[in-house]
Amino acid sequence: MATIEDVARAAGVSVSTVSYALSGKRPISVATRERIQRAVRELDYRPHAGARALASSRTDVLALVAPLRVDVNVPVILQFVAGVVTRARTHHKDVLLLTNDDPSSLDRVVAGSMVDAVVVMDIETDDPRLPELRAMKQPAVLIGLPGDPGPLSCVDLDFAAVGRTAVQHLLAAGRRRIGLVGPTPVVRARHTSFADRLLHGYADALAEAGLEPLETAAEGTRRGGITAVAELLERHPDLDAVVVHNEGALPGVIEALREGGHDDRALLAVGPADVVAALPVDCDWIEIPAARIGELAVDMVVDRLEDGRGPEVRLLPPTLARHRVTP
Amino acid sequence: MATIEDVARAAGVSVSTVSYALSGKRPISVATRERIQRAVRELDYRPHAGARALASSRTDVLALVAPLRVDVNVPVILQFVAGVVTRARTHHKDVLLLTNDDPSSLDRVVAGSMVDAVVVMDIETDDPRLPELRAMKQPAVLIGLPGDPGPLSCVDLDFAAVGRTAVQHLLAAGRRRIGLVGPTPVVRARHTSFADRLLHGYADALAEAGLEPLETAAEGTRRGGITAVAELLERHPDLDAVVVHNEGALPGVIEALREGGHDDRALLAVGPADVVAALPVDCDWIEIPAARIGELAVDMVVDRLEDGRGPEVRLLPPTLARHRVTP
DNA sequence: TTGAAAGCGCTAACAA
DNA sequence: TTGTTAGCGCTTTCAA
Repeated sequence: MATIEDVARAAGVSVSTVSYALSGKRPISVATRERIQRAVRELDYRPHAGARALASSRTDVLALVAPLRVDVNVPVILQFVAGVVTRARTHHKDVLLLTNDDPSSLDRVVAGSMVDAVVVMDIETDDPRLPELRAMKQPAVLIGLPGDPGPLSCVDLDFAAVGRTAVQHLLAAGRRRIGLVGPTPVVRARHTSFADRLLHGYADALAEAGLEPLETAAEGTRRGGITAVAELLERHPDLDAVVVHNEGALPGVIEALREGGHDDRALLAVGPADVVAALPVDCDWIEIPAARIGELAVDMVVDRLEDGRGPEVRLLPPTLARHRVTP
Repeated sequence: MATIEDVARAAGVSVSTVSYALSGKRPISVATRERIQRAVRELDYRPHAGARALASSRTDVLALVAPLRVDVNVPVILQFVAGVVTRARTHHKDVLLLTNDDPSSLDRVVAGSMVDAVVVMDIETDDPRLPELRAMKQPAVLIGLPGDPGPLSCVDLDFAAVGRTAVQHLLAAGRRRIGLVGPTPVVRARHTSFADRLLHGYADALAEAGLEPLETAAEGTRRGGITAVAELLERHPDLDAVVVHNEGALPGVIEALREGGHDDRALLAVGPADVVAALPVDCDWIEIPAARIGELAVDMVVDRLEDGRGPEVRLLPPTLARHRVTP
């Protein structure tokens, strides 16, 4: 492998000139820059990442702490990850993938200066990793919103607003007995941030209207959806609408509603675009822009890195639309 | 951050002694080892990854080149990835995630010595990345089997054997007109290695029995499955069995078969355990052990790294089982 | 069993 | 506009 010294020699300049020409951190005459670029090309020179990291204490690598669990909806995870990775590339950063099942990894990676910054997915309301994240020298962005973010940046869809918007929309449409089919029981039990927040928004909006919440969890399968609706109907036979925040359960919910004779205004789905687009019925819909949130997370963390900006919390406002089946 | 020098000072030894104590590459007296370990603990010392990489030309990082496409079945991808990441951790390696849509990444990462080895997913029969992979100094393992592996290690389920096994099983059960519902048209058109191989095995086995292949692609949706079966039936009204190698289309295929009055021996599903386990009917089943293949890939590449072993090709034999619905 | 010291390849302060 | 050079924090050879 060619080193910076090889390039310097070939171009007839000093190593520092090569370094500066490559980083653009000081002006270089056109002539020498071109000689250097030629040498780089001819020798197929690539800077040694370790050497650069050692000298500059920057690695141009982000850590992505992601759960590869099956209890959260898998395609959604992958959309977040895809958003993070593609956006990282536009900022000339690579992504080191850490899965949650090994808590010591983050420590090692962060303390060993392997990464410049950290993006953390699957945040719980009272997340056990928060102390560690706060103590790091590298900036972190959470995808989600813990109870107390402190000096950590956060970005997510405003799930409380999602819950409120959904209820208000259905109330305006004349529905009164509005159920909620939430994520799987495991996710609920973990107090995954988004589940908690949506539930609160939903319950608050109902309370304001003097109505009681009708909530249930569902496994992320067709059968889970059917069961959940059956359960809701049993407890509340006058159910006249349902908000579904569970991608996998949607098909089952739809079947159950149809069999129960409910119309296509009784369902309000919360989910990513592709999932909802595939639904076989018209319905109201609030998008979870997963890839976009992943991209934003990277933008935010890179901003902090480059502009030394402080932490911020960004909650994307939900938008409600109507999904129509394309025949 | 504490450095190795801080540790050496605190323990009253030289830096080399600390280094050797930590790597275990030369004998250290019990007494000094303990002093060093105490110092490490008290200072919370972590070696600087860049410095280590520079001095030793090892990074303990693997590159995982993975497509984050939606046209391949997403949960399956994530199972591969999970297998790779968890197994990497047991070998004390981290994983740098590269997505396919940026072909220059691999170059940069490999030439910049950011990784010790590379695992590549989503291999096509005549994959355009092969020349580059062959030219790297780092060992590579392909998950899949290109037409000409050369000096590259490969690991995958033996999809040709899957096709053959499926056909032979159905023939033995008295079926004669055996259809194949393959992956999405995009995947087929790319000549993704596994799709090609399964198709060949299937067609060969039929040819040996003097029968013709009845093949079609399907979108990975319920609707895709319904359409695919309809199409097969239209072209071959005497269809009496179908091999499905398309997770997303399975529910639709099942519906279509049931409506067509076919029994539960008419379907042979090829897919990962969790997908098949969720199917609402009994059927024959060949597993795609995605996580296991990911783990094997890492084992193989680590073997080459540590034992200097040469490349090898491992094709896992398929096993056929019966999936039964648990009521 | 331990230590001294020469790099590894780069960045950036300092000097010209 | 360019060059010299001192590190960055490790590993590993050579020497004791």
